[in-house]
Amino acid sequence: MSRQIQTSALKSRVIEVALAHFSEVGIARTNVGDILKDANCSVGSLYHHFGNKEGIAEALFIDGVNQFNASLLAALLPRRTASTGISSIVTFCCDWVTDQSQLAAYLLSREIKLSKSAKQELREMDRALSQSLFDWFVPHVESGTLQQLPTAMYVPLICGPTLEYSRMWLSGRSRKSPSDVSPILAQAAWQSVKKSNNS
Amino acid sequence: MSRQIQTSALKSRVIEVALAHFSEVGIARTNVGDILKDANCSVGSLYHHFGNKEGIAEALFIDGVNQFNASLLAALLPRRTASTGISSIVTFCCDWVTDQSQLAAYLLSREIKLSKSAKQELREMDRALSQSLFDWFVPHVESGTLQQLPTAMYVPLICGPTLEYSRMWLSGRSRKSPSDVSPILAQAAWQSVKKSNNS
DNA sequence: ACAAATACTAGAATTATGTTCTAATCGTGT
DNA sequence: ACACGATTAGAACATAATTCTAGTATTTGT
Repeated sequence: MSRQIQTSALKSRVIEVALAHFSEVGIARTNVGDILKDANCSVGSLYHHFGNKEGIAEALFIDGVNQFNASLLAALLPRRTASTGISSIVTFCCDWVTDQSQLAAYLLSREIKLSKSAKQELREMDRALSQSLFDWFVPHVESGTLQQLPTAMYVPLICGPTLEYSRMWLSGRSRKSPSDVSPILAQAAWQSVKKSNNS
Repeated sequence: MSRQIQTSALKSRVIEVALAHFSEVGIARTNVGDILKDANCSVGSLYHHFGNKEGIAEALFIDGVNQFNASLLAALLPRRTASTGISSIVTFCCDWVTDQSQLAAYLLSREIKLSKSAKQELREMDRALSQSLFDWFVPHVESGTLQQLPTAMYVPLICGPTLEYSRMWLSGRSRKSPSDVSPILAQAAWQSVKKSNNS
């Protein structure tokens, strides 16, 4: 087996194992020894690839965000109307959280203080995503279907309720999964960004 | 000085110092030695009062949530109409986050995996708050001013965008403070829960 | 094909730091 | 005044993260 794929297999094994441990007891209480054992990894390898425990947490975080962003765009970009687009964003978020609840809980709980470099990387990913979203939105704003708002407001308005509800569900404070209530959330998102005539 | 107030002074000193350190480098990277030093506290006292490092983090968290909840209710309960009430919730959240940004960042980043007992306590506080909110909402739903929705949906719909925007601002991803954009957020919140006739 | 450089693995040794433990001290109620 | 419980103190300890040195495989350049 080539070194490259052997190595990347090790890295994903570590990340996968780490997610399980982090989810169960939190980052602070999982010890790297357990990760080492469960991922069949030596101390040297782990520190070579990840630097330290936080490095594992960061890699997992960045990985997760990448996955999410890519899938989100794949769900949104094909939509041609404003209302189906908004709806697809909300529905996608709900389904993703419901489906990948462990990873979602990890990402949403941000149990981490990211390093300079990780922040940098995430900033860049965020910028790229924002740009793609922006490009999708512009025509609908120009055609008068969506309200004209400060750029930074669209994501919170559309996704805020969904993410907040997801947090509630993930922490056991509500019964129905996000997928179960996605129609309500999609409708609310639409109401808050569509162009309307009355107050 | 009586023991009681001497002790509670020590506890708040520790909590205050802890917030500063946690905010600067995160919980994982602050060492209790530094807190001890800055709060003029002995190892014995600290472990007597807080149990362990997580105990400090939890006390700070619970303290913050208590403060927030109490002030929120104080802002909401006097309002007599649905629209001013919704608006006061959003505006209050925005102002609180803008004003107490360090504490807000700590609460919103949930850099913690809470212990059983802390979860229990927060659950109870959450239940109490939800009940008060519910009591305020009921008349407005019954009078047909607000939409009839599953109980668990109101908070995410109203506060979700605000909290999400706050996270963005706190992590440096947007310029304008929540207070600066609170009118937009209040308007959107109103749109998403008010009873409307058209689609 | 060989050598040199590089990337990676290994695990023993070290260090850092969170936590425990024993003893002393201080209020408070009797 | 006495005794009891709550609190403080900090030295000693234990755990677990990380470093370090050495060794092994893989790729690259000649």
